[in-house]
Amino acid sequence: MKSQDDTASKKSNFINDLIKADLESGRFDSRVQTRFPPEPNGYLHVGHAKAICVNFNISREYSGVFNLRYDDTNPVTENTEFVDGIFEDLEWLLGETLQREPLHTSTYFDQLYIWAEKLIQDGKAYVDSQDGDTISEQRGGFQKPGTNSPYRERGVEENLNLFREMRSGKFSDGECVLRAKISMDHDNMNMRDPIMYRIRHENHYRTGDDWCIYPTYDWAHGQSDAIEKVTHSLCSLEFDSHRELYDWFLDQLEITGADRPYQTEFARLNFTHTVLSKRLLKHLVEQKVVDGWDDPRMPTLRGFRKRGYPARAIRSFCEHIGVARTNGTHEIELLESFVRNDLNKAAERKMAVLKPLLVTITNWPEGHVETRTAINNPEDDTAGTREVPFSGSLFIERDDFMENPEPKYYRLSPGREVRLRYGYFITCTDVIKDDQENPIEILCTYDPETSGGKAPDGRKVKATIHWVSAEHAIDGSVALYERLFTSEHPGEETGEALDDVNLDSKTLLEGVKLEPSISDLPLGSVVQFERLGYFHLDATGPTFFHRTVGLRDEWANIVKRRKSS
RNA sequence: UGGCCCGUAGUUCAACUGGCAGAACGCCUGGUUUUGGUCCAGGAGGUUGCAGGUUCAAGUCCUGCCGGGCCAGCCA
Repeated sequence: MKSQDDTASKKSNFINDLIKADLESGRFDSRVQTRFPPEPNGYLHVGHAKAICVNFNISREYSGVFNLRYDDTNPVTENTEFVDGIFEDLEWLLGETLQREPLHTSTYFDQLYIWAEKLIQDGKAYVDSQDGDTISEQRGGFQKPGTNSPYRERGVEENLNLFREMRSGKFSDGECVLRAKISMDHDNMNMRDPIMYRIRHENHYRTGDDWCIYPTYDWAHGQSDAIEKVTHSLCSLEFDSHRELYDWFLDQLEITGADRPYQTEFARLNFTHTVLSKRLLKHLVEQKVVDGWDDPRMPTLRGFRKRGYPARAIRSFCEHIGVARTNGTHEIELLESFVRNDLNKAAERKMAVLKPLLVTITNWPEGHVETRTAINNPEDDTAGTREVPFSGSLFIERDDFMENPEPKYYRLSPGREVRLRYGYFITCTDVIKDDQENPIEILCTYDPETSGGKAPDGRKVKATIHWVSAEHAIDGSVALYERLFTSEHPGEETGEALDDVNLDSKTLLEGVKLEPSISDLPLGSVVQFERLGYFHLDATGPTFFHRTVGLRDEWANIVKRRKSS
């Protein structure tokens, strides 16, 4: 999997091609500046991660500038909780502190207002005193041209006065708007006299009650880019049809040459078994399908963090997938493979038994305890070793014993010998069962010659299983997670994604048996429980782990294949 | 229905701008292994959406069709 790391950085893509061309032509005097412009009305998710990485990496690669800009033009939905959350998640993702202070579209409200007056003065904008429904009707349809507003031909002075009255608070919400005067029969609906300002008597989290009119996205965005000297304004594909308007505004303001940014769209990120729309994510939180925005099943950045995904793995993933204009859906397994790949090298190994089954070694000296040396990380020589207590009473994984073994199952079963990792070879001699015929205790003998797991006679054993000494084990809890949505493309059947919610996506395991060294683990650690997967120690409860992702599992594949054939 | 965008392995992307269609993930086989993990070697998988055209040569250029996406918020 080596190329998962190496190929990543310098992939060619159409945006890099554009930038190289701009550098060659000197279009921006050799400057490259990008930005990430989230609206602070929700938390960041993986889709945003791609946009962040694309913009950030470009600035890196061309020694340019990258800014975080809150696109805070709508006081109704935005608040500081999201502002702070976005900042925190962004720095976590990037793995570094932002070099520049975050910017805000609201900082430019004054300049935007001055420019709006200029447009009015130039006869390029007018105040429309109709209500929303009327304006909407007049916009026409896809093959039906719009009709002009009766207020479209108001004079400059009247427009100016009206606009100033709008600003001063004379009108109530919705009474009138400022519109760009372009064309009501344009093929591009966004060009049919788009709205520039609407009235909102609303407190803005930054500007307070300074304003009661707020600029729309279209009016604010390109101009904010220009004010900040952004060169490459990258956004997602659905803004394609807004580009014409973006350019139109810059034209009217005569922003040209090296000062004029241009918009380029690329495909946003989608995943199988996942929804990324703010509406749906919010629904999951509000209906308590999940335990908040940071639930480890959520595709939010804080959800991923809580689950134990390393930010570095998400970054590698984003670099790997590149940018294109093709809309598509990534397999969630690809992201998971990046997480495993990262954690395989970074995570220390521990032994933990999730579903304990008692093993008694009948020929073990009564009361005897040994200390075994275990390797912390076979992928990292510097990680060292640790001591693990071994005794005649152990827990093994319930799944590691099968009374009547299926073909190709080569873990423990009656009469069979396996290796206890770092311990001894043991052979199952007897099974003790409850009324329901469930094994509750396994009796084994051990071979004292196989200390450390090596047989001096060279005999081989098919399986090595993990274990925890019963009297030394510490108890903990583990949360196992499945996909939040059962279908690959949520809603593909019914059209409603929520119909495919997996209501059984979380399994809480109590009384999990952990090797003693886990009590020294700092909160926030992500470790590999050998043969099980990666787990994140979190403050959700005392000694509480979230399963980040399982290991690849050949046996599970065999079982699955057997079932489907 | 009008306009715009997009169709290359199962999936996501490459293919130096017209020159033998490649990679990653997934899948399969084998090797190594004290994790059924990792690692290593190999394999299957393609009529480049379809049909024409230009050319010695087309994934790449042209035309038409088909399929998917986006656009009719005082959201972004």
